[in-house]
Formats: sequence, structure tokens, C-alpha cells
Amino acid sequence: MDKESKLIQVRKEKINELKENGINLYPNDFKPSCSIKELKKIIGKRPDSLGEKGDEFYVAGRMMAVNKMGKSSFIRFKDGSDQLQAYLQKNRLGDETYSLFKKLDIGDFIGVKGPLFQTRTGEWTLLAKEFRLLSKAVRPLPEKFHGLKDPEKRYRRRYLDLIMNEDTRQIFIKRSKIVASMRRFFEEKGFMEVETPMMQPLAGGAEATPFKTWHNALGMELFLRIAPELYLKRLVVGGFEKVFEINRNFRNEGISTRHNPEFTMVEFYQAYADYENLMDLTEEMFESIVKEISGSTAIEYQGQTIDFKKGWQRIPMIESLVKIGGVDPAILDDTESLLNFAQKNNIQITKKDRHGKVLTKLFDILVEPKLIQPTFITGYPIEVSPLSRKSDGNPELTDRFELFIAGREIANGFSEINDPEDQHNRFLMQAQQRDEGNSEAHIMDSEYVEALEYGMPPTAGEGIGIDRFVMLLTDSPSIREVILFPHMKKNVC
RNA sequence: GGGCCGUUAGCUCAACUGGUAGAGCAACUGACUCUUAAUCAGUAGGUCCCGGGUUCGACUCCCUGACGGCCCA
Repeated sequence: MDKESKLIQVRKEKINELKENGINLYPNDFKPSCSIKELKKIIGKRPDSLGEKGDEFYVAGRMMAVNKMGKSSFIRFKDGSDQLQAYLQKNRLGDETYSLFKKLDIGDFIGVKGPLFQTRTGEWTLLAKEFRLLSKAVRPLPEKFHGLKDPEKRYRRRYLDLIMNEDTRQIFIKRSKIVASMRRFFEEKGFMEVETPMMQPLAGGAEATPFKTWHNALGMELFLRIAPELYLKRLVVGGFEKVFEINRNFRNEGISTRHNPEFTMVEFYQAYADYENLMDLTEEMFESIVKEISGSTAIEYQGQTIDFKKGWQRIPMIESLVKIGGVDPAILDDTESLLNFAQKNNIQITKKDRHGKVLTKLFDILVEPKLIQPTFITGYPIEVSPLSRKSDGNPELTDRFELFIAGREIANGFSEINDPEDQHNRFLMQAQQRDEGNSEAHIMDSEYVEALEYGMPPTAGEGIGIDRFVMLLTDSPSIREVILFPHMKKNVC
């Protein structure tokens, strides 16, 4: 607790005064008859029933502004739905209640009962016949006009951000609607929602550094999951043919405008589908969600228009390197030339990197930032795709795609390996990469291979980064704007 | 990890070349029974992020550190 400011001391003195007068600062017996939003609906529908002698309502909320004019006052207060003005008169409320009101502060929760009338300017206003304190605020709110701007304070004290900044509220309301819409989409398509372990003995399903933890009773190390993939596919083995999970993944890496150590993904698997079916499904899902949330298939993101209407470009990665990345097709097959090319273009590449990895790194730098409209890149090299099914036509590539929008990766999907021997060998390949110094290479998971040995139907699966998708639909430049409590260093001040 | 920028009253921000730290809102006292960022009169409020250095003198210049933002890796 920081040193108490004078403002808080003054409030505490007033609080003591209220207590001495027998006022309950935290009662819990005031029941609003409707929310402010509902009240405004009534105003829109049947204004004839309103007026000083009309219907009366119980409304509650937080006082956000007060205009005291001697023996009468206007207050503006808001609940979770909307805001409203109330008019308080000394002769109507009585001396006792009115002087109680005068001791209250902006930020306090209050309850008002009365009819609605229109002020001179036509604003519908609650005429207070009863007025009560519902909850006392000890600390002052930020300033009413400029609000709370300091990003550090907005993130650390998100509740203040939500009270003061309507835009912030709207982002998280939208986020909730997006997730609900996605859930509905999957359910309508016959997918079943499941929950798989967040704590795993082996952190598999992606290439990333995990967080470690310890289970006391079992005396064993556990990892926070970096992906749910290997568990979801066990469920497909078990006969759940269409499953999805919306939940957090944890990756022990840096923080940036696009990365938070914990982030939300939807991952889903469908038996008897291939990666092309999933591209179709993704287009359909994005188009329908964007339409539902934004009212149109096109959105504005950071000054550029992005159209989610179905029929997105699908470009093989190699082709994209030539056409978009400007790489000479003559050097594509030669690792040495690619390394030289990378060096000339200041792209950091380790000598140990295999051919497919070099291609992928070049892609990340040369192509990814240029993919503004929704674009599927297909045919990822086998070295960087340890869980993706080998392409029938080319054993160097996999039946895999990634989706890019606004220059960033949004989704990753592929036809799954269901040949246990192939999967085993892929893990061995990864183990070798690990030996060569790639600490993020996938770990051998024999139990998963064993599950495949019982037989998994042909399957395709995909993961979509929800935070990044929400960023697009809320025009947010940073992932912190769409995560309620983004990760920060310990507060020392 | 590197570069740039920031941190001053509860909040939003000023403070010139190094010379007693300011405003608006919020708060407090008073006036005011239709205000709309109400108005009017007055009052109070500061570890200038922490620590060190230079200087007669540091919010200001230098160094270390903390936290945050943006960009890069």
C-alpha cells in the first residue's frame, strides 16, 4: 500500500462522519427494478407512461459526475449497461438524505428511486424520490474528461481502465462475442467442446519453451502446455471425431505487441477431413464471425481494409518466396545459395539450419509481412512440421497451411500424421535437431505414438490464435489491448 | 538481448539556457433548485521514479538502476 494521499485521508474522515450518523456504507438490500439500458428501452417504447407522475423505477450505479447547485443537484451515474442522469432536490428528498448525498463522492455506488422526466434540453432524467448509498469508494477515480491514459496504469489496474474508458469496455465485450460466435459455429458444425490437460508431463504439440512446475504429491515435474494438440488427437483415436478446445497455451518466451506468455487458442480436429477441407472451413468460419461481429465482411485494421469474404488466396510457400519474396527460383533447391542470399539480406540464419528451415526463415522475413489480405500459405517443409502428414506428391513437403492476415500468422493447420511409424521417425528427426542445438525441437512422445498404434482415422486439425483474431476485429495495435490482464513485471512503485 | 522515448499533485499535462515546481479536472470552504467537461469566490495539495555524481545551486546536465511504451532481433 502506498503512502496515503490527502485525498484518501479526506475521504476517510467523511466516511467516519457517515458511520457516526449510522449510515451503512455497504448495504446489500437495494434491488434495481431494471438496468439503465432497459430503462432507456422503455423510454424509447412508451414515453407516454413516463413523466413526474408516471411509472417509478429503482436504478443503481456508480456516480461518475456531480453538478451541485445549492439545494438541487444533477448526478450522472452508470451501471454495466449504460449511463443515466438523476435530479436530486433537497425539498423532495428531505434534509437528512440530501446532506448524506452531499457527503458522497464520485465513484460511490448509489441507488435511486423515482419517475422519469425530461429536462429543458429534453434529456430523460430520473427524478429522485429516494436516494441511498450502496457502496462507498475510498479512492478517487481518474479525471472525468481525460480519463486514464497511462498504459502501465491501464494494464495494471484494468478495472480503472474499464470504468473510465468506454473503448476498452467495448473491446472486451466484442472479444466475448467473438468467442461465443466461434463456439456456436463449431457446435453447429457438429464439433464437441472438450478440455484437455493444461499441465502435461511432456510439453508437446508445438515448438516452444515451456514453463515448468512441480507436483508435490506425485513428486514429478510438469509443464504448462504449449499446445493441446497431442491430447486432442488422442481423443480422435478414442472415437470423438470432431472436437475443439478453446483455452490458454503458455510459452516461455518474450513479450511484445504480438506475444503474451499465455494466450488463447482454439484448436480443433476433424476425422476424415484433410487440410484443404480445413481451409474451406476456416474461410467459412471467419467470414461468418466477422459478418456477425462487424456487420460486414470487410474491416479496417490500422488503416488498411481487410476483406474476409470467402475465396482467399492459397499459395504454396515456395511459390510465395519467388512471387512475393523476390527470391530467384534458381537458388531455391540449393541450401548454400540460400544461405548466401540470406546473409546478403541480413537475415539471421544458423549454418546448421536445414534446407526447409532456411526456406521458412526467408519466408518469415520476406513474405509474411506482405500478406495483408487473408492468405493461406501451403506446403510447409517437413523439417519444420513434425506432426504434419507428408505430401503424397513430394516427401519434402507436408499437407500443411498457415493463415496470414495483416502480415501476421493467425492460424496453422494440417492433415495429421496417423502412421505411427512415420510419427516415430519424425520425432527422431526432431531429437536430432535438438542434439544440434535447437532447444525448441519437438520432444519424443512415445505414449502418443503408442496411441497412434491403436489406429487414428485420417484426420486434419488446426489452431487459431484468438487474441490475434480479436486484435484484427477491434483494430488493436497491441495484444495487450485485447487481454484483460496482460503480463507485466512485478510492480515496485 | 539491442536502440529510441517516457516516468512531475488523485488524473491529464506544462515548466525556455541549470536559478523558489505550474495549469485544468478532482478535492476542501462558501454561494447557487434544469446542470451537460455547470458557473462564481476562496483554500489546500509535490520523495519532480530510486540511488549516485557535476555544480554556489539540479525537475533540468552526467552515470547506475527500476518500471513502462514503441521499434528491431
